[in-house]
Amino acid sequence: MRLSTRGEYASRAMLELALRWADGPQHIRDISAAQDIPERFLEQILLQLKRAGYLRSRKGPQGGYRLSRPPETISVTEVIRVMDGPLAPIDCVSVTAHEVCPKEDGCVLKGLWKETRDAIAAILERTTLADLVDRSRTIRKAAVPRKKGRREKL
Amino acid sequence: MRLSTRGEYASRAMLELALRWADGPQHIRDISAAQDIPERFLEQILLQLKRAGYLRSRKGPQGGYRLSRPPETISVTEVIRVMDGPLAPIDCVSVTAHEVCPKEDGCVLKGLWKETRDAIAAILERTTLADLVDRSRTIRKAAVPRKKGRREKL
DNA sequence: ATTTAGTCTATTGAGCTAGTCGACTATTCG
DNA sequence: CGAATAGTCGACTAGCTCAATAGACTAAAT
Repeated sequence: MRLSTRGEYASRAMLELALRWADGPQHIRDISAAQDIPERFLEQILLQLKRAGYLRSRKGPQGGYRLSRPPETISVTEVIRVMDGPLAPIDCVSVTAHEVCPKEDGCVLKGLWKETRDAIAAILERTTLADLVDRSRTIRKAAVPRKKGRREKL
Repeated sequence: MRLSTRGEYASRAMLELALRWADGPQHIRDISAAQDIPERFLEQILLQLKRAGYLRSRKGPQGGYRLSRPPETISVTEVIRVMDGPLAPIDCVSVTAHEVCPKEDGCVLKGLWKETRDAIAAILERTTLADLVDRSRTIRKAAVPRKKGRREKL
């Protein structure tokens, strides 16, 4: 029941881009350094996210990557689905990769996997990059006076 | 976010053994046929479950495998953990395979993975093989009169 | 004691995943 | 222009897991 490394790296990279959303395009190198991700590997991941429409890029000096939509509109589910495909633990309960179940009696387990899938999806779908940014800011300013009434999630 | 084939086969095999709990040891061949699992592969899986203490085996004619504890006392989590190791999506939030998180700011994601892990664990820990057997019986007798007041889960 | 029917152990190959490399292309700036 | 910068692309490698195979071993029945 594992998230792939690609999925984890992609989430971290997208979070980094969300944190710097206001600062324009970010270089692969900087994202790589900030989130401790192998640079050439990150390259592939960002490219894949770009092809899926979540990132825009610009070449040359002052180039880099940026989110193609505001952080409020991108959920963690979407990111993971791009990298890892369907997030169901098993194909027969996937909403994106259905497959007919040949066994009938084995399918009492199907109900269980479906429950699991729904529980995961519920959490990851309602969490956007903007939520993560909020939480991140809240954590960093932990011991400081207080700020506003953020963090409605968690 | 995927369950391995081993994990799925193991769950199916354990369910099969729970269904036939009252009938004594079951041959690998029969479990394999009933659940449509490659026989030689299943052999390895059952062996692994045996070494972990969930199964007992008996050789020779009238031999086979049986659960070493009653179905009520074995949760699906346990089975999956034997096959796939920790069920956390990522190591830093695993209860069985802790790992210190080198990044501090990346760890806003840690909270999210932890939420996910807990949601999965909550479902799979409270579901025992006996629960699955109950559900399975309920499904098979679907259109038949009625039986008793089972199935408190789901 | 022999046959039968099963478990156990080691090995192998195919396919996938993480990570690397080098050549290419677009953009900026001197 | 042309050199430097930074993203793009395709191919490649190492290591792991899934799945399957083969052969040795062991207990029970007769």
